[in-house]
Amino acid sequence: MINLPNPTEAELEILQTLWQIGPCSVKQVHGLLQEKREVGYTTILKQLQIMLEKKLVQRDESARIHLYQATISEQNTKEKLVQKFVINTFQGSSHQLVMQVLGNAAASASELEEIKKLISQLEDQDSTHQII
Amino acid sequence: MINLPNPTEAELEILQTLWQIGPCSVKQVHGLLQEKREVGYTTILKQLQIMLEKKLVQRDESARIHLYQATISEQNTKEKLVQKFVINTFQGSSHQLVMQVLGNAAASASELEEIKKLISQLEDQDSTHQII
DNA sequence: ATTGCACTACGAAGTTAATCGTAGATAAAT
DNA sequence: ATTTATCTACGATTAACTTCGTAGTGCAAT
Repeated sequence: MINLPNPTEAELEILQTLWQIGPCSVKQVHGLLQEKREVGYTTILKQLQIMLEKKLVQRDESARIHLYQATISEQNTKEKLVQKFVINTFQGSSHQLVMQVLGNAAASASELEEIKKLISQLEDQDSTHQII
Repeated sequence: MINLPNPTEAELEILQTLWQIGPCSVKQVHGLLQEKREVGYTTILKQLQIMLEKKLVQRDESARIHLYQATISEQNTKEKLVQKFVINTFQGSSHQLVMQVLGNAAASASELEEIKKLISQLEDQDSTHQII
């Protein structure tokens, strides 16, 4: 359980595609990102090499075309990113963040329903485990 | 309605104190931040000067001791930061972010209550304005 | 008036991120 | 076997952030 530093923006962008499609070549990653924005092939290659050093990804070198895959989980990574963001921007108050987001983004009715369900679940937990 | 670039981490830290206590001197800002972490006086001074250039703050130079205040609003700034964060981390799905946060942070009962109220309000709006 | 203090201005250094070009190596195609 | 295409490796560059030291300026206190 070693704690890796948070990925940067460019790294996160690459991780997202790795999470999405699993182990893949530089070419594949570049192909997908290229659809979103103009970016050089070697830029992605270099990033992946750096990420390898940082142990954000691992690679299979058995073939000439190396295959990369994420070593950190999507869930865990996002948790940490959210945590840091909440601290920086909302002084640690995740509740404030939620209020801000809900008030802002016009969530669809079904999304709101989903959130309500989750809240109910959480409330049930509270009444049993009673954290506070 | 000019669009300023998002503040950096260090800048945001300073903005938070400006939002909190209003127009104040370098010394005051430094004093507050110093309580949280070790930081040099001229570091804060320089930051404020840079932020002045970037128009993130304005200052009153009428007295020898300059008084700085934020030119951008807390609400608006945080909205933009959240927006960017959601795009980078959750591919634009603020709903995903909320689910993540709620599932993660053990929100207190009263906080959940507050969130539920907000959701009810939003649902009422939906049924009247009907955005979707 | 001189000294000392508090404040501002400015420059410079250290870091990290992000990007890409060039070169070298390996395989494929002719 | 040459040539061509495809990959990887590596270095270099650029820009942004963050930090702080030094110097200068003006006010205040003796």
